[in-house]
Amino acid sequence: MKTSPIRVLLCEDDPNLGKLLSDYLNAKGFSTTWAQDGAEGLKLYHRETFDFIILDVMMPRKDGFEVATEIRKESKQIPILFLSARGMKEDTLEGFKVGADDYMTKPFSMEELLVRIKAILRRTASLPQEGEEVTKFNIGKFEFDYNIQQLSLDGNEHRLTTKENELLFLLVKHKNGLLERNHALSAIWGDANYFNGRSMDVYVAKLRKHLKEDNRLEILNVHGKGFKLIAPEA
Amino acid sequence: MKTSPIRVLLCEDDPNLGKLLSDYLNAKGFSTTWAQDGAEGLKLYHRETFDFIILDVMMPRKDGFEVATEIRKESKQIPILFLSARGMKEDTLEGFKVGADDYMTKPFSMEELLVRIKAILRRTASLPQEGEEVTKFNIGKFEFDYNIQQLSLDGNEHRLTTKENELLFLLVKHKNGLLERNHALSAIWGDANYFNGRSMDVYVAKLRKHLKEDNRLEILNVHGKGFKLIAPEA
DNA sequence: GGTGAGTTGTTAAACCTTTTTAAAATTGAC
DNA sequence: GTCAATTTTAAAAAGGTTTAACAACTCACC
Repeated sequence: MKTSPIRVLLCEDDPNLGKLLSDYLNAKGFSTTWAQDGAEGLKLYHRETFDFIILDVMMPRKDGFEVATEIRKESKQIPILFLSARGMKEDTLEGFKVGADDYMTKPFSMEELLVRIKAILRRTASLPQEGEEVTKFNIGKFEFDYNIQQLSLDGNEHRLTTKENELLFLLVKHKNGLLERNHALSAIWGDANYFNGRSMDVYVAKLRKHLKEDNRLEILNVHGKGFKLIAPEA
Repeated sequence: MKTSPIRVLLCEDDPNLGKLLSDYLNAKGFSTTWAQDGAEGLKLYHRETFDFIILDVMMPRKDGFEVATEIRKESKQIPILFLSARGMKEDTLEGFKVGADDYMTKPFSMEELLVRIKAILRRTASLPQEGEEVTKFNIGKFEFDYNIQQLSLDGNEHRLTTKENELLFLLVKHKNGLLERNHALSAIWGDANYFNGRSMDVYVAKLRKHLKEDNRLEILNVHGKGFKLIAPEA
């Protein structure tokens, strides 16, 4: 769960709209980086860490679909929202095909953009939710309560540290599926550098120790990609 | 990861559209329950278990926003998508305010509805992600579980590495038929260059070693074309 | 049938990633 | 400020993937 501002990469070649959107998002508490074409956007994506990507479809040098395709080769998890030109509604299906989370057709209101971004971030656990959310999970024989950072086995309660808790939460959210290294690193550590990676590995080891009471549970490594929590379906 | 069909609750008072949508979704592999007004929808929500909610905004007895508000009191997690009448775009913000995941304005194409549902389900991990289908196979005496990267023989479990797993998965998918070199290379390595080809050959050798416990099994080379996993039909 | 270019099989080493343990640094409660 | 808990850094060992080297094979051509 992030407390620091959400880092948005905005790729938009229209200078007016780009300025307008990035100012608006920054005013709403995001930290927006604005790229003026697809190639620049992709370069920024590789150089920095982001939590959300907004892509205009029509852009010089590389269009939004190409950029999304490249990004999706590296991360299936980072949210992508497309903005497309007026009357280009036909491209919607193409947008979702290359892995979009949402697709908006101009003209749109900035308020709508904002609520759509928030709706997606709510799903990816990058935004704190309002109200009491269901944060209890069954993991094999364990019960995991994210809110109170607790892992219980047969009424036997065990406190998790913050990092253990966050990491287990992400693993559980991706149960039996891949949790990408970089996704976890940017969600928990905020930055996917070498040392944070080592740190995360230490926490994976800690969690493995905690979970080994139930031998159906396993945190598998997917070489060069991330981790996979193997757990029987509830 | 679900194996059973996704259970959709569709609340739509227009009988034509309701029938059309529920037939379409069922044809696409969902299990759709259709409620003709908001109150009925809410009743069904409480009586049964669903994986996805589609709500028309304007409905008799209880409108979509009211239904969503009620549902969100109980679950912040179940995905909700709104359908709203033509020209009612202003209500979009209201929809997201009551906790929507998406909001579509009529007229919309059914294909777009489908891809939007899938985009949301991908995020909630209720849909198999690309590359992680739910899959267990019998290969001769072996049981191969792609999800957990495991090859078992008489209860004897053996973990496969990611690359072994991916390659065996492709071979099994083409059991007794040709798996083309270039297809496998681009699917697993992303690029069909010389070195990746050599790498794949190494993994073919590894898999041959793993599988040789059952001498009916064989990975044949088809010169210049690819490989063929020979296995008795289950 | 023989030759040679290209393809495949196999093993081992090199290279890079991950695992684990332990020590150092930092944080937070009192 | 002190102490205990947590997190990060470090480093060695283990594991996974690719590269390299060479042997064996296949196929087209003679």
